[in-house]
Amino acid sequence: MESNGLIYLITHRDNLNEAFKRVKRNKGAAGVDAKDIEATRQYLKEEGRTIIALIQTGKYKPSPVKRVEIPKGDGGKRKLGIPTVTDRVIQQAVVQILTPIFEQTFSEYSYGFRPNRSAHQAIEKARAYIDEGYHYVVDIDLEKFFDRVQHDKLMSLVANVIKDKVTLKLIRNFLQAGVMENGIVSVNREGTPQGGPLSPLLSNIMLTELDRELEKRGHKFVRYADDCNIYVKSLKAGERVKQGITDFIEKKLKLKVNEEKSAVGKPIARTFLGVSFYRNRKQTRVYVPKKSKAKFEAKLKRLTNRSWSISMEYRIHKLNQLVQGWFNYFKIGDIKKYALKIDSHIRRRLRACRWKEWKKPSTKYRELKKLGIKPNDAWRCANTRKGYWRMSNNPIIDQALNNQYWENQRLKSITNLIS
DNA sequence: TTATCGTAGAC
RNA sequence: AUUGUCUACGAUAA
Repeated sequence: MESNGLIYLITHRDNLNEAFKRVKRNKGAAGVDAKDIEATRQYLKEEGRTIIALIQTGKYKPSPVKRVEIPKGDGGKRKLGIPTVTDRVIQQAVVQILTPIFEQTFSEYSYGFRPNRSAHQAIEKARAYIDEGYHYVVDIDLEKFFDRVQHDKLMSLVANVIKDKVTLKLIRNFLQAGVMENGIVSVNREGTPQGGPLSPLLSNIMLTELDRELEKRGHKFVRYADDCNIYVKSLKAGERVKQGITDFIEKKLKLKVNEEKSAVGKPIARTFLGVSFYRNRKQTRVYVPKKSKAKFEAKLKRLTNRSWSISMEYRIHKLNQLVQGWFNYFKIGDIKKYALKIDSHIRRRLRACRWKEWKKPSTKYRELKKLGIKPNDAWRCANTRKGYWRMSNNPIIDQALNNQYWENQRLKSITNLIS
């Protein structure tokens, strides 16, 4: 491909449309220009051609990102950098073109932020390593990885693969867009914004360097984003590997290892992607640690809480989804027994709810009719005991509830608009 | 094939 | 109250 072809692929109509659709689907908030997705659609209709021309000549300057802090699970805060909707679309367009190119250069042991790869596969790989006799794990965690990426180092890695100067310039401009905090724009010499569609790809480009080094040294490892686990046969080997890799990361990649979160130990003592491992006589198995279970049970409580002001049917619908989603994620683990326990637990709670709300079929009948269910169906449903708390719903009712839900959402957005 | 919803992991 | 991105999976509707 000739060296200037790439930017035209990126700014191609179809690619940009595809990118816009993706950004819209995520329903994200506005950036510093306060333009939401609808407003941006208008804006792009009018200014699109100019912007494309600016991009193609390497003169496009992205807006700074909006600083938002969200609480993390462990009490800390996560600093997000939210680009303008326009910039998210452009970044998305870049990602769509660059991903297939860089995919070919990535390591087979890297699982985070990549198409057709999931946390499950990473967990399964780790489990296999332990099964093979690597009974110790070196867990390496990078400190504020996204905030510390060195621009020059990163750009040189990108330039190894991408030869198009204009595209390189565009990426660099995104890295240097700056941050808007309390109305003041500050420049950033390092880091890539958490919240930009481009950031995950850049993180993988950066850390592929680490993958290559680990492969070169012949280590058994799995990497998910900045969470890197190396499996070894003894504690002593683990300590040695940890030291060696820490040196490599800090000297060659110019990144910092988080000493507090990194450690060498038995897999059972550590959690990886929300699960832990233990060995029985024959094999290594995956289990769900208490912390994840507690999180799930908290959600369960919230949904079965009597003070929730939503209809019973809808509540069941939600519960069904919760259980299904959760079970699905942890089906790789040894949680069958736990799932069964949960199931009976839910049924018990739902039965308790039922008596409070719909003791009489006639009440339920009225309720169902209000949802727009045909009298015949409503009557049948109101009179079947099972229908009250069954985990999978009657499709007719499901549909009606769905409609009601959307009607509620619509009303809510209107009232938000007025007040 | 395209939308809507949900769960989980990561930053 | 405010709240971004990536990925995988599941359910539903045309």
